[in-house]
Amino acid sequence: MDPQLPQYKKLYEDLRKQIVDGIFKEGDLLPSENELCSLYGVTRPTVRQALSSLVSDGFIKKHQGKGSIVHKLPKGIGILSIAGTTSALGAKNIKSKMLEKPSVGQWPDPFMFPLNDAEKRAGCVQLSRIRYFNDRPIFYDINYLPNININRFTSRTFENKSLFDILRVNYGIEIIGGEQKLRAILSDKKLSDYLRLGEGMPVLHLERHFDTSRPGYSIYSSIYCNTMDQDVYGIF
Amino acid sequence: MDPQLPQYKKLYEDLRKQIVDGIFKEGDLLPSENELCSLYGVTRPTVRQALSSLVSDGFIKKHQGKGSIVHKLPKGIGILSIAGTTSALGAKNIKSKMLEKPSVGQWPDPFMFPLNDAEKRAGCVQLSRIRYFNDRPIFYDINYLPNININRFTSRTFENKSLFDILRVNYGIEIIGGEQKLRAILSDKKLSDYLRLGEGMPVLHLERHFDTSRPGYSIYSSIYCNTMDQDVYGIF
DNA sequence: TGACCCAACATGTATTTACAAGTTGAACTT
DNA sequence: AAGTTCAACTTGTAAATACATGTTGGGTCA
Repeated sequence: MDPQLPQYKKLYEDLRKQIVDGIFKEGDLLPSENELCSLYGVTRPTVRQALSSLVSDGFIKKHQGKGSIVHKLPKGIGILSIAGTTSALGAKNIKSKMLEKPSVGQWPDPFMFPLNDAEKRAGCVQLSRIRYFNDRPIFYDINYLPNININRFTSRTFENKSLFDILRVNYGIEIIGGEQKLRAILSDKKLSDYLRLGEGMPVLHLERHFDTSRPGYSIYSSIYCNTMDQDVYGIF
Repeated sequence: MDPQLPQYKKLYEDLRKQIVDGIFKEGDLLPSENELCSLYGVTRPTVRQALSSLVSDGFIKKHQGKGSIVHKLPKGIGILSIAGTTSALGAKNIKSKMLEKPSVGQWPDPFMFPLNDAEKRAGCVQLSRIRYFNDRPIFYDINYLPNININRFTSRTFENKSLFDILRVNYGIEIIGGEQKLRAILSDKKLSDYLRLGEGMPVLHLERHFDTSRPGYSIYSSIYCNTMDQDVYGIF
């Protein structure tokens, strides 16, 4: 990929891939930190930086005196962490359908998070879609992007593509963190229609605020999740 | 407290306290890493280790070239992170009531997480309680502790005390991480009674598995949360 | 006055070195 | 043979250093 990627990130991606691909299985011991140093030609702090990311993403656990043990891959939907929804279940089981053509408009008022003046002035692009796992609708989400330097965005197509991937590839915008609010709600008519649920069924509602690598540029999502068949999973 | 606490943890606790106490306010710039080095007589890697914990706990954000900016204190209930529920709202607004005397018994079957043989053999101590914020019931939780080397546990009293604090002070057990599953459910008769909700209202259900500093010793919680008035908050 | 440049300072990445502390298993002692 | 000790290996903590990269504001030059 990018040859300018920091070494610890390359090591992180490499080890993560080997875990996801099953080369390292649940319960396996990773090579020791010193072995990884030799294998990848880096020093121990660099290795530890990569391993600590794997820990916080839930891929391994470290035990002093023993080593780094591969954690079981999460069974549920890992939406609570930054990695997004595709990491756990595998992108191949996911399909998404846009509900309407993305369009520029005003922010809803009131909005779920406070907006600064620049964001308010610019207005926002709004994208709503339904995401399916194994052909069952699990997510209905509405995404709000400030209309700042994202020309030709509305004309792009998002079917079965990751919004974050498009932002990263086409605009160099990376998600670096965020905050979220959770609550349980009852499905109304629209929700029960979109998620193929009865009315008055329990739905998990997430409101998320993403920070990006572009200073001052934030992305917002309101996500409704059917948790009847599939839990939402996270580590801490 | 403990004079053997690692330096980076002392610095973390010190800065965290200053943020919670309002000495550093939202939007303030923390002293730069080099200034903190001088102030606390440690080196930059140590300072950075402390700051990175503050970042992952959502207290600050770092900006290359600018500094570390104090984040707003979360408004909702910060149960998604390890810090627990008391950090955001302040312990003074929280009361808890035990529902029955803790007692030793068998694990429920099926159980929300897989148990190993030692845990199954030992049986478990079960504690259920309701937690109130501003005299309104928000949480109903059931906690399961393996009955291994926790003598005289059932006779202690937990009213208005943190379970984790008791474990730490009396048994030297610290929570070091864990995993959780989330879903939205409808309140049944018991839940609506405990949480003062109507039946068929939406409730957030968390199932949590805590790892502790005692090897092989895990704690489990099933938490039902009324999110009608108060969101659950998290960062990522 | 306005645009540009750049020095000063912030955090990010990386190396090297050292010692502390937990775990394991083999060798030794009884 | 069983229990103990200890050496070797693991991760944890910490220091000192160097350079890269992003931000800011003041000074310079047109």
